[in-house]
Amino acid sequence: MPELPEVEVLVRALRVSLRGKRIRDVRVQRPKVTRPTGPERLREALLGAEFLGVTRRGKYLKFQLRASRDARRVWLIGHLGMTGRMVFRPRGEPLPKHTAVALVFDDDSLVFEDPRYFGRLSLDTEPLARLGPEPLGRDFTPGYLGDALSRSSQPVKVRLLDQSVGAGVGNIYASEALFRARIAPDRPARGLEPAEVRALWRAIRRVLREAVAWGSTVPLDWAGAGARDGLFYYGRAPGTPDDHEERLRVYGRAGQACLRCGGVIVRSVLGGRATYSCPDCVLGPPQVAQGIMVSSKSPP
DNA sequence: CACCATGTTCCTTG
DNA sequence: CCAAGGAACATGGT
Repeated sequence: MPELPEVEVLVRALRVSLRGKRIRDVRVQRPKVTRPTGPERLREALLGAEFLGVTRRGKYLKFQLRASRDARRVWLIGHLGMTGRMVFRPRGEPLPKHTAVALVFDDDSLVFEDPRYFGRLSLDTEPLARLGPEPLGRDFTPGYLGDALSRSSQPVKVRLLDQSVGAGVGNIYASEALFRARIAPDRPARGLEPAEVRALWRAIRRVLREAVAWGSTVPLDWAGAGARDGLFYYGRAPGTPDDHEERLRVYGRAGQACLRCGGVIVRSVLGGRATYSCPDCVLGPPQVAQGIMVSSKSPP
């Protein structure tokens, strides 16, 4: 489920559902996802603790709790990896197949399930320190973005996946933002013109904000047990009651017609990750020919 | 069987 | 020391 918008939507739901709940049991089915804390320390810190709030930082979930013994504040840090989900299940029901950790309350449990077990649930806050600014926050300015892109010859799309540039931008929305900004994903990051940086800045914020807004309109379904939770974008399950139209403009649409110019969306690989773009409606790398700036393509 | 998948970290190479 | 590239992690879907 996991990029900034999906985590944000989840956090908004959990914030309401978890407030005031007290942890009665901690069932760790996959010890590795609690690294580096470990199951014993995690259990010891969480037993009896009460949820105070839930926030997001990049793709990380931050659960604030109050310990039962000394009333000290505890940060529980979650990350969904590639395939993580968090759903409520009635207490006493069998846990889903790929449950990593279950936090058991009086009446139900919060189940962190993750088939690939790339996710994390731990007390380790250290990864948060390496994150760049929130793309939807005040510190993420065009000037900042230009600076963050200016010291690398890597493809701009690869740079966008670096969480120290903008925390929470992932593989899907990196392609989406570049498409919106009409910038070719393989352009060297340091080669963008200031106007392009600004267009990219706007596009990043726009695609993320739109995704959060759309996701938030989808009713969350915590039924579990084969039912879908209604979250989110591509990979809609057949039969899922979702009346929203396809919201991704390029991601996963290789070979299909570009929604903007009718050209063909192409898939490439940058930094080892699938990348989608429309070569026909990209404004195209400025080229210097005999001292005269020319554009390789004209906009449709 | 082959290939692909929303992410992060670690190791190697230059 | 740093930047960049690739493997590893583990499982499921097509």
